[in-house]
Amino acid sequence: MDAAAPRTRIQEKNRKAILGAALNVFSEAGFRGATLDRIAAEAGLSKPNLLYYFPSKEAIHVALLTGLLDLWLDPLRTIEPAGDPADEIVGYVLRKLDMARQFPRESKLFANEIVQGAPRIMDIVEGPLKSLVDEKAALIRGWSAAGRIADIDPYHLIFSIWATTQHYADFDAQVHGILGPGDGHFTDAAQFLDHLYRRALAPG
Amino acid sequence: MDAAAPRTRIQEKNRKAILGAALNVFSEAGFRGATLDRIAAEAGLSKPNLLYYFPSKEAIHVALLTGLLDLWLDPLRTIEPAGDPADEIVGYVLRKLDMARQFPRESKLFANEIVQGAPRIMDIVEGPLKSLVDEKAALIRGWSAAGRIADIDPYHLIFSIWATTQHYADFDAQVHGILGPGDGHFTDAAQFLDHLYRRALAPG
Amino acid sequence: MDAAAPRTRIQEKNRKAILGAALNVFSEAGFRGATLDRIAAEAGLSKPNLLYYFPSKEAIHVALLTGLLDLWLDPLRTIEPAGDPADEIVGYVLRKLDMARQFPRESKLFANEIVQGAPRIMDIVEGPLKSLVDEKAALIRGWSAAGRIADIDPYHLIFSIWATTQHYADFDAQVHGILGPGDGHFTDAAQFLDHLYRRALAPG
Amino acid sequence: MDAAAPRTRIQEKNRKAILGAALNVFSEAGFRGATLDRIAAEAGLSKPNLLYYFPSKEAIHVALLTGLLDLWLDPLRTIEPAGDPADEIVGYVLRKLDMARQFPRESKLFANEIVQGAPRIMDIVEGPLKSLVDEKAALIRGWSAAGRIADIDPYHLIFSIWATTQHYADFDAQVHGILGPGDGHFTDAAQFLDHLYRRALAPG
DNA sequence: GATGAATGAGTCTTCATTCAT
DNA sequence: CATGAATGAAGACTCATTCAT
Repeated sequence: MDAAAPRTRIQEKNRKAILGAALNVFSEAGFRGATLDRIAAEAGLSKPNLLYYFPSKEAIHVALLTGLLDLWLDPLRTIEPAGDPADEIVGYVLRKLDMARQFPRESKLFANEIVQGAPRIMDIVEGPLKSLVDEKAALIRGWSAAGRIADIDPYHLIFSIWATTQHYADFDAQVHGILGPGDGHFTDAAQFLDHLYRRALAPG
Repeated sequence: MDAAAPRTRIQEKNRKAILGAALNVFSEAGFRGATLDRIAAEAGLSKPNLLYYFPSKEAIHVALLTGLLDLWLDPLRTIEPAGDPADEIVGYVLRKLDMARQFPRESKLFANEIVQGAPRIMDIVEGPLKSLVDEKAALIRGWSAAGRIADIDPYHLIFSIWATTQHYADFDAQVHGILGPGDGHFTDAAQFLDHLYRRALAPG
Repeated sequence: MDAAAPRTRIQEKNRKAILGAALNVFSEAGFRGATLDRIAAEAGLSKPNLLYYFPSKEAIHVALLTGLLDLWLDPLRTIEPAGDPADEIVGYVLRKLDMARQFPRESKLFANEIVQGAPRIMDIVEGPLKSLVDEKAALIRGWSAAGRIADIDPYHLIFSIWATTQHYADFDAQVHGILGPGDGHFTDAAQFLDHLYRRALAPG
Repeated sequence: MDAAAPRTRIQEKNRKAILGAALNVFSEAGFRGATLDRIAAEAGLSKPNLLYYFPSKEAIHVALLTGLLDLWLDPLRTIEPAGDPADEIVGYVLRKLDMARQFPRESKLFANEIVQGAPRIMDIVEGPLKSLVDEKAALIRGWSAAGRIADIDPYHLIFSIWATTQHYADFDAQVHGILGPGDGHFTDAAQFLDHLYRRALAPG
């Protein structure tokens, strides 16, 4: 049902093992720093067997990114015109923050790719991502115009939400270097961001 | 003996040429993606000559990061106990945003390093950076306690400032993919962030 | 047990499909350049199934060469002691030229093999082929001795016939590069070769 | 003075060693069958050092082919309008035959390339080679028209000369398989070809 | 100071062949 | 008969680093 439908059990199992291992390795080392050797080892396969399932290193990377795209965009999609504007937006912030806690590898995968110019997903950025952002920006702008939230730039609002939430996944090395280990700080972060955006959005 | 003690003019000139070239290459391609060949070519030196000035690729990278540290931390240092709290903090935000515009390569250099776990500068993060942040966090907490700004977590405030400002440098590929080319959006970003933090900091 | 003893219909059909595909691939890419993947794909079989019918890549190649040997040597066999010497030989030339037009892949297959030192068919060259050539050379020498054709070296005559006719198949890339596409030049070639050999053979 | 002028002694020496080794290997095994390992070993260099002098396997092959082009076309160039037509052409035949004896590897190198469709030198075939052949064909056609030689197709004459002479280099495995070892047969071949072309060219 | 030359250790990828079913 | 899965060996090419001058 996906791009290239895997048929047998073993294929599905191995494809998942590969993508799981690749997520570990790519998110940690970036595309260039990742090696098929490491991915194969983590997936419990031989390197040629890896290339039996995916034609190239790049194909694995692309399959990973496109496969995670929905997961990545879903929180934004859930902003509903029908809800209370501030609640909708703050809800989005908190869902996004929760994703940074639950899926830090996925976040880093995208971060790595985008920091280096998004060479392999620029078409996604300029296509589906831009469309979705445009749509939600229009919605938010409508709320602003209707006086239901403050008059703010919806694009930079969205950028700031991405930045502030993914920060805890992408730059966790720095966060932990300053705050110490563990992820108790996610609670404080949630409280802080709630405050930050509630205030920013309050009308008037 | 580190960045100190360059002897001749030509040595100093070449070290600067190398670090300049390395900034280009490392910020664009990351540590693994960068090659000494490219750095040497951009610096106008031969590869062995490069390694006459720096013992290894990693040494260049570390020299670059440590050499840029002051530039990187200066904006935070300028937060003064004597000033108006909100003005001090918002001023910091805008200075940081301005740095993202003027020094995007430097920002990406740190982003690349930290995304991948900061393997080469963890001691800086846990040392000088943490100290500075702790100091400023104490100052901000003091302002909160005195009722001069809202009661917020100073660490997450600082993280959010880093995130929202550096976002425009580190993830510029995405920003441009959505907003189009040019850097006119920095003006809008400044206005948005001014709003965001003024409101967040207002006492009460 | 070699080419003999195919049992079922389907076996025979698959063997033919494999040899047909192998002819395409080997003649175009040479032994080293050919891959079992390509042969299997062109034959409409899976790779392991291919190796069910032939034990190895080399076995396919050898089966192909030996299977085509008769086709390849038939024109020479048709030189008859009873006929008119010049007509017999020129007839051979034209039949050989016609084969170059009709069976260029077969010609290239042998050409590829022989250019690289005939590692897999040297026994055929030194055995059946040499015997046949010796026989026909003796015949031609007899004609020379009897004054029925000019006094020429029969071996080099045969070599020259092979060379001039197979040239249009083996080096067609060059022929087409100089004369342009199409195969209208076979008519001119026939006329030229008729002239060349008629004159060479004329007694006196 | 050639394509990429080598500067130092050692460069010139190593480039020559590489091209010499490559000539051996490529002419014997073809492009696909040749390995950098073998070329490096025969040149007395390490494989990476080989790639210090030439950027890729293909670059070595192309350098070889283009470097030998002049040697390859020179015999044809020496056909002079001023000379006796039959002498000029038969002289060309014998020079070409002599080259097949002296430079069999060079001949096989081109043969291998052209048999597989001339993928790397088609532009040479359709450019300089075609031009030269067109020029000489016009000259020969003029001699025919003037009645100084027989009325024959000059293009197919040239093809036949290439075919009959290069045959002794390109297909030497077969020639030796039939005639036995040694290269005494070149004398007989010369005599045969002299007869063949003298007769073919005689006017009337 | 500077560079041409050289290399060991990877790194991705191909491919004939084998295994298991 | 047939195929999905797996792999060992090789092959082209890269790159940080070292050597010699």
